[in-house]
Amino acid sequence: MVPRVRFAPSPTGGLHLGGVRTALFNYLFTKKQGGQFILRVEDTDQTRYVEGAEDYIYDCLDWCRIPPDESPKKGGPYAPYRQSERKPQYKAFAEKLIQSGHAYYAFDTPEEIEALRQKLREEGRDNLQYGHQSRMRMKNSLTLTPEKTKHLIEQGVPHVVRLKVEPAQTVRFTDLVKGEMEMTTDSVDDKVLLKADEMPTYHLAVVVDDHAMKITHTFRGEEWLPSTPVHILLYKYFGWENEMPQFAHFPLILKPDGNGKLSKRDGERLGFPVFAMEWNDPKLGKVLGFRELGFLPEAFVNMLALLGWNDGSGKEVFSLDELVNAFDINRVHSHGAKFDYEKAKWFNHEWIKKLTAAELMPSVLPLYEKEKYNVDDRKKVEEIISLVKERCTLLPDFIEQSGFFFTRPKVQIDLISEKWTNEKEEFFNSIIEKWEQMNSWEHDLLESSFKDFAREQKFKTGEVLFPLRVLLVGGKFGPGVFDIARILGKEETLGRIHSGIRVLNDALGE
RNA sequence: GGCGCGUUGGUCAAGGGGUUAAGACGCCUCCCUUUCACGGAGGAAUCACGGGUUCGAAUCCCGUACGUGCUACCA
Repeated sequence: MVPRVRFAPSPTGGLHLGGVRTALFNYLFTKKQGGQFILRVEDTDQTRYVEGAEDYIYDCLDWCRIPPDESPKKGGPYAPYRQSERKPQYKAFAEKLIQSGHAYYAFDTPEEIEALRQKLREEGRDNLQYGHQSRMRMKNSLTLTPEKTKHLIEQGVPHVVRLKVEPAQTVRFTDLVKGEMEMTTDSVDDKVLLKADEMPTYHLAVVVDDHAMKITHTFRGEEWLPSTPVHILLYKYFGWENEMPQFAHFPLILKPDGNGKLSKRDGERLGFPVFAMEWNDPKLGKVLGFRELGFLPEAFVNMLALLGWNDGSGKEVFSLDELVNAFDINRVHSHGAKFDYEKAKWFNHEWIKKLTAAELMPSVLPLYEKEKYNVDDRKKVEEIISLVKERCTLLPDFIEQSGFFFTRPKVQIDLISEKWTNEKEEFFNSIIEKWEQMNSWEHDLLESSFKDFAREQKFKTGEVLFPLRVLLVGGKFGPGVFDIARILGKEETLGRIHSGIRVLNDALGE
């Protein structure tokens, strides 16, 4: 059977780490078996709908290279893919449940429910729920006469539909991640299925949709584990028991500093991104994402996949294809993991090293352009990228590590001024002359001429090589000095040495 | 409070009755490179605790502690 899985976020904001990982695990699972990856937008809470959130989801999946096969935008054979568009059906299904005696109308106002809780608290009950213990004391179609119920509905009195959960039933299922599960219905309340606005709650909607869309595997975060019995009951009451999907609940991604699952606000507090991409939140304001901070999608996806899963071999760097191939849902952990930003950066570093300069070009070029560097000579840009990439962890590091190739840097003369001597100045003046006369300009020649001359002048190589670096680069960093000189070209190299000496003399002259 | 899930180094983790308890990140020392980085060699865990079961337990069972999730007309 070819799997059909769905990623079902609600459009309430930017996608954060946990959401993207759920999407990724779904994708990896289904693609390994040649199945479909479906995006379903769960927009049943009209009060929480956020403009732009749906587009953000598409962009995010695209950036991660895990686009859905079916989605609200793309369509597909099981439309609609937006729950709000299925609204009439939910009501029909809710009514079906009422007819079969598995659900009922409830007219209680929020205030009345609060009063119930208060009463239960006073009675010392530990279960403060609207459920089998308390429903017969409330205002619903179980306690009201059919006539009265009908009347209230016709009058347009606001009401909801609640699932009538029978107590003392054992619900068993196999969770692909957690293993064999067994729970009783004693502690589950009479969940609202249909809200007063006739929109379904999550519980009704997932079941109806997963069934309608022929979803074979329902994967979601661990926070849904306790309500899975409700969903199973629903499948049973609808008579869909034999078409029930398999469940798996993924472990939570936890805050690095200890308590609770990672939330959208933690990024700012702890200094790392939680969103995949920039998100302009109505409440939080503009928040940068992994993408804007200079993460490659390859690294982001790789890092996410290893948060709660590994293939057991110790291998950590995986391409998307490799992940698809290696992924095994049985190896997904059943416990949460604290997010480690340092490790996330390590993955990015690994990917920058792993990709070729040509592959990196599309990511780096825009950064150079933003700095107004002259990037006309693409061959040269590629060379620069390949020369500095191993010292770049995040994409913006390329500016810091290679900016001196494009603009003449301000030389940190204090690095060399202390040991600067007349002999050294003479040495560099002679080097300028020597190199001036060379008719070819390549690495080995530059190196040998420099080192030979240093030896001639009784310098240890380092005594003059280090100053040369600082003169060309501006500071003590960067790739091999002669590679730098080579790429800089004769004119610029000699110019930098020349002006460097002058600056040095000016500084020491006083 | 009730119910569920979990617990191997600071973090991510392998390992599922007999191992010197892998590996990675981060940290520290050294080597290489007369820069930084890369690369290389090292350093740091009695597997939450207490009881069992067993010749033998990180591995199985029970309890405790701790963590975490759910307990909304939010998902």
